[in-house]
Amino acid sequence: MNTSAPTDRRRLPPEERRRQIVEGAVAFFADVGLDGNTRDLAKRLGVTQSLLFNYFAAKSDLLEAVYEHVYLNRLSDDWPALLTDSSQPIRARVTTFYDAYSKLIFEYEWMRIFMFSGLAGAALNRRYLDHLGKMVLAPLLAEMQAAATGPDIPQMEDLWNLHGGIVYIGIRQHIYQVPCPDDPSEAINRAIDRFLKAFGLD
Amino acid sequence: MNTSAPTDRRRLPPEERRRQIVEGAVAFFADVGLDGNTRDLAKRLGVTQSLLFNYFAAKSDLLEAVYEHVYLNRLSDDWPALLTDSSQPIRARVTTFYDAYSKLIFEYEWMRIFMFSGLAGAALNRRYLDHLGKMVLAPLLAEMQAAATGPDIPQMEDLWNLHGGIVYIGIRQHIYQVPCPDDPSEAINRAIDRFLKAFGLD
DNA sequence: AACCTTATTGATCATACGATCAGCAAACGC
DNA sequence: GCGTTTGCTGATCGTATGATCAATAAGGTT
Repeated sequence: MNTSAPTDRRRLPPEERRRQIVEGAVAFFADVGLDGNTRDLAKRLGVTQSLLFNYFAAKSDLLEAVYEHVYLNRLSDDWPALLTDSSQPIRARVTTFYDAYSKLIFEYEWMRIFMFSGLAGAALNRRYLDHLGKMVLAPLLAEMQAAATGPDIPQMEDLWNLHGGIVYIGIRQHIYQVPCPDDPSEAINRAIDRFLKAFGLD
Repeated sequence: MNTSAPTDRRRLPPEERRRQIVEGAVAFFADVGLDGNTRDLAKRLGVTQSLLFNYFAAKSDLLEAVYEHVYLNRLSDDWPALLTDSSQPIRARVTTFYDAYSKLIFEYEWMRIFMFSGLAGAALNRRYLDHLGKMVLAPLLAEMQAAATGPDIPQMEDLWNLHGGIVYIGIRQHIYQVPCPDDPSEAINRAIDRFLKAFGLD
């Protein structure tokens, strides 16, 4: 039987406490939304509400840290290279990418905080999607257009459609919380196959 | 020059006032989210905050009315019949459906309130998607499976993928507010074509 | 024009929430 | 064991918000 207090021991080193608060805040705000209140968050962390303001001057600063923690390293710099690596067939590149990408974003906290901040009008989301379009979808589009053999040539909007159909799995799972496949990779691969087939890229 | 007060005239018939409040509330909550406060809403309507509580006992009742106003008649009962109407080729049925459906849902207020209530965990969203799956996608799937000529047969998850890719256009437009095609019907039709082609349904 | 009904208002209450700060006590050095 | 540092708490402030209610005045009836 575990008799010790399970989570917190008082008087942590500032760095560690700060990390604990940010991680707890990510989980908390992902659950209840970005205007969840600081008292409930403190209760969940097992600390007093005033402690939060010892580490963050204002709630908005805490939210900044939450954004940073969630957005950081979500877009790998390796992906443009992966997607234009002509030593691999296009199908392998796309499936490899979406296999990795979906593992990164099909995550409760990311999905929900991204959606909450999007609804709040955060510029971060627009920058993220702009970056995704330029760094991932645009190179992929160029590869596909060069390799297309069918009468029809893929357009940028077609790639957004492929992307959206995949992302929508995560939305169903974490936003609407309706029944979803446990492992989405089969559905993703089938979607990619249909896409490539339509442009003679298989 | 218009000198009269632009929006409201005092002492409206209750029915009319109620309608005005609900419609204003739909627009307001779509903008700022479901925990927008009643004072701002009242200001926007040009009435006092206390008036709102004359028509709705609590804010939650007003939100109920907002849900009802937004969700009502969003799913037409005609669609199952349209999608199984064997006098039309499948392609025509699907494009007709998504043409009509996208016009209904690619709307600022619907998109955002659906997303806000989904994030809030509202059962309404799950019921809506369940209903959509059973009344629209399931019949469509049966039609497609019966007509499929290719080696591969469409699965339910494939249809959710088609659906999600289309819906994602509206999410980009109204949630993330990134640049989108003015008229999404071309992108939608191309997505449908790719889908049908993959299963030899074209 | 006087009257009556009731839609609407302004003042107000209780609570919730972000933020502040003086004081306590846990860890560490001596 | 004692003192110093500082991570942490409890009490508190000002404001925001949902909700209430007596008082007011708009609009129809006579």
